[in-house]
Amino acid sequence: MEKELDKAYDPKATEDRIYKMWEDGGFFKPTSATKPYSLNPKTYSIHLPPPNVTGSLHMGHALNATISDILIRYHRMNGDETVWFPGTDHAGIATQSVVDKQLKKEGINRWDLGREKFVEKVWEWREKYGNIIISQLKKIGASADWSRIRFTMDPEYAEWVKKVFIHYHEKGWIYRGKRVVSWCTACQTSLSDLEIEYKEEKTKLYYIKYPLQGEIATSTTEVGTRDDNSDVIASEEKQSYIIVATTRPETMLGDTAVAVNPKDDRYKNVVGKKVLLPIVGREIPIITDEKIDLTFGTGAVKVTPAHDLLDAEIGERHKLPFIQIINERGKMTAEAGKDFEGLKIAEAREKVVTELEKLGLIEKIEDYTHNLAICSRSATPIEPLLSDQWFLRMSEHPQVQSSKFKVESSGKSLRDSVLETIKSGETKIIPKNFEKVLTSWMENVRDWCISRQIWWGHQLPVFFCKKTLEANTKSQTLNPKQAEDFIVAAERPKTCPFCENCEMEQSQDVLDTWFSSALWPFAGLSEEDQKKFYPSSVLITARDIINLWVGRMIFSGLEFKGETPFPDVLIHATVLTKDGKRMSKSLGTGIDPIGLIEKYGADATRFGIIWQAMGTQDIHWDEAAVQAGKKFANKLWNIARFAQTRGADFKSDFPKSGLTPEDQEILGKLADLKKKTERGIGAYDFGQTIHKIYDFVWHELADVYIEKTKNRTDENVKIVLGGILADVLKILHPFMPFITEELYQRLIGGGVLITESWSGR
RNA sequence: GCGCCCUUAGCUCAGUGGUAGAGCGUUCCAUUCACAUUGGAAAGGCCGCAGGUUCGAUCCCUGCAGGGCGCACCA
Repeated sequence: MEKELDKAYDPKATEDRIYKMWEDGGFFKPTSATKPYSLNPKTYSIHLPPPNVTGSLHMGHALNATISDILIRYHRMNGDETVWFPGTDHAGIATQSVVDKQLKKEGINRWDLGREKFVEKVWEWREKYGNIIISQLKKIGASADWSRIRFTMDPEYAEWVKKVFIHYHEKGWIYRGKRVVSWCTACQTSLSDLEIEYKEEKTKLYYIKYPLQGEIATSTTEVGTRDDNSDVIASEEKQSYIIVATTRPETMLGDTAVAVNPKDDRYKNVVGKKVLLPIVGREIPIITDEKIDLTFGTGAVKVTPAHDLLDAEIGERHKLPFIQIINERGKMTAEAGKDFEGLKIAEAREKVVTELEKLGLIEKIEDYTHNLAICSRSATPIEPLLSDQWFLRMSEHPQVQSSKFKVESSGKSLRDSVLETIKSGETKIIPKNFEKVLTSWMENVRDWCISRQIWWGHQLPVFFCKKTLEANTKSQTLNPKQAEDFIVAAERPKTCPFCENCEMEQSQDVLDTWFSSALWPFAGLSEEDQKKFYPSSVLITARDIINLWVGRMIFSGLEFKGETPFPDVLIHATVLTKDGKRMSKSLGTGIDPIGLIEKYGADATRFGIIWQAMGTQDIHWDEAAVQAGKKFANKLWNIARFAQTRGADFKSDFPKSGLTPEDQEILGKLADLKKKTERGIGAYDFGQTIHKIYDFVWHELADVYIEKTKNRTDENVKIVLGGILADVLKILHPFMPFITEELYQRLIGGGVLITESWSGR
């Protein structure tokens, strides 16, 4: 402790040693043997947004972790019973595709392996690589309680997932249905709306003539002579046509209607008539639907209920047949016709166009740019597909049946429970303008498709009668009555309640990853922790998962714990490149926080991140801020070195008399800094706060006070200088924990800074 | 189409109803001093544009332009 400080601060010689000291000392746990807490401690807790097991630390994590760690350390020092719950997410599709890729390198695919072996491989992969990000979070100084680490597929966590599924099912909020869902042909699974991204694509818009059938076909004069419809209804010789525009001509093989807007005068005469679907030779009706946009294309739309989400809606409304012409792997089915069966979508498109051209039924082809829906994981175009899926009701008020799982239910729909907790202010989103992101999504929310046809994840706690399944497979179509031959249960039933002599088969589907992530604020926590630390104090996250995750945690918390999971949701900035571009590994625009830590130290990296984190503004990343952090660390170090050589007194109370004007001035400014820091942390204004601390330390303490008092040797200056420095270490500790702890150990000692009282002396 | 955010020094960003601020960069000066990872100083701004409110607007209001983002559409 009396050993003189080196000339410069060396983070490499300090950080790992200090971190180990904290961890070995058990200081990350909510209570510490070295620190008696007050009789009625407040609790303070944060749940780490569980990173994917595929992940490694990026700037977003670094920002999130730094903010969380500041709050955690600040509250811990203030004597609150504080805990930061860490963990990782199994991240269904993301992890599965990583392992898929690895297997591909070995020349095998997951179907070669079979489900059981494949899942084993994923577990192996997770054991090996799944905690990289955890060790990286430690590097940055995250003081999370690693003894409480969870994984979204831990056994206790899985129990919660099952309980929740069963509970919703018993309430009648989970249902199974054959629906058109967004399907990824590469991942071979359904996706939710939120897993879809859009990419601009240049394509063609094909105008196809569908021959009108019946009487109208001959009354060309009436239809054809009107100016306003001459370009949408064509007549040649004795045949009239209705013209539809499409970017996907191959789907015409599955058309079961043509739809126009009921207000569209151009088609008044043909509504209710039929057209003959070219190539296929099927007669399909011309119907009206409000959802059709009069201004797009010709105003007439081909309706393919089995392969388009809007068309499916129209199809259901008008009770049209659903003809599936594309299968799960993106190939044409037998229903598409002999000539097309087995073709890829692109091949089928080409062939359909060629055929139509031969028949003279292509009116024109235009260049067209639109947003193509792609899978956010594989970037494969989304194929809307008819398939059996499980849904969680979001907005309706179904009758509540008795639930074996005893919870006080609000009786509100999941959607309404979120809207109300936001509206009442029980759950605050900070900054407030992000509330609208959540509420406007919720207001229009559709039922959540929670089933995925992948292998890595929580299998649905659903068991089918094997005999029924076999019968269904044979008949190809699902008999709705037979579809009910399943039960929802936590364990496989001993006897099948339907046929009484089969071993029931568990559903092959797994749950959407977010179904389990939604339970993060309580699932997998011990009973005691749930009692003590639910709700947590604040959720800290990025805005891109407000709907994907935050909203779902809120309704899960309200439904299962009867209370919002967190009164505050802090939406932090997104870290962009200096030019405001998205940071991305593939574009080479990413910044590696671990690289920064190695180059400048963890404290400097934290400083640099927080220095730039002002309000809601996205961060245009500037490494200069980290360099400033390194210089600042060194400045602090040298202030300490100066204090040490001048025999500063770090422990005595500030003298009440005999203070010079400059003593009084600096002490006044210190008191002001404490107040502002408390206020700043309370208001989540971290950037502002670190700027103020920086200004005080560098420009008030070093440049002014130390320069002015250099020649003084009285006792007061030793006490004032030492006391100010001791306080600065405390004030700064949540932001720059390593250097402050090191200086505390070297100069003051008698404890650990991490649990020192922040404000008292 | 609907909604949200941004526009201030060369760059990245704070800020306030009444002489405009920081970090980095630039220029000049200093240097056996706790720190060259330093100290002192300087240059550099119609605070996006146009109206309005006001004694007074960079700040409040309206409109416009440019940039970013979210949602919807995308036949």
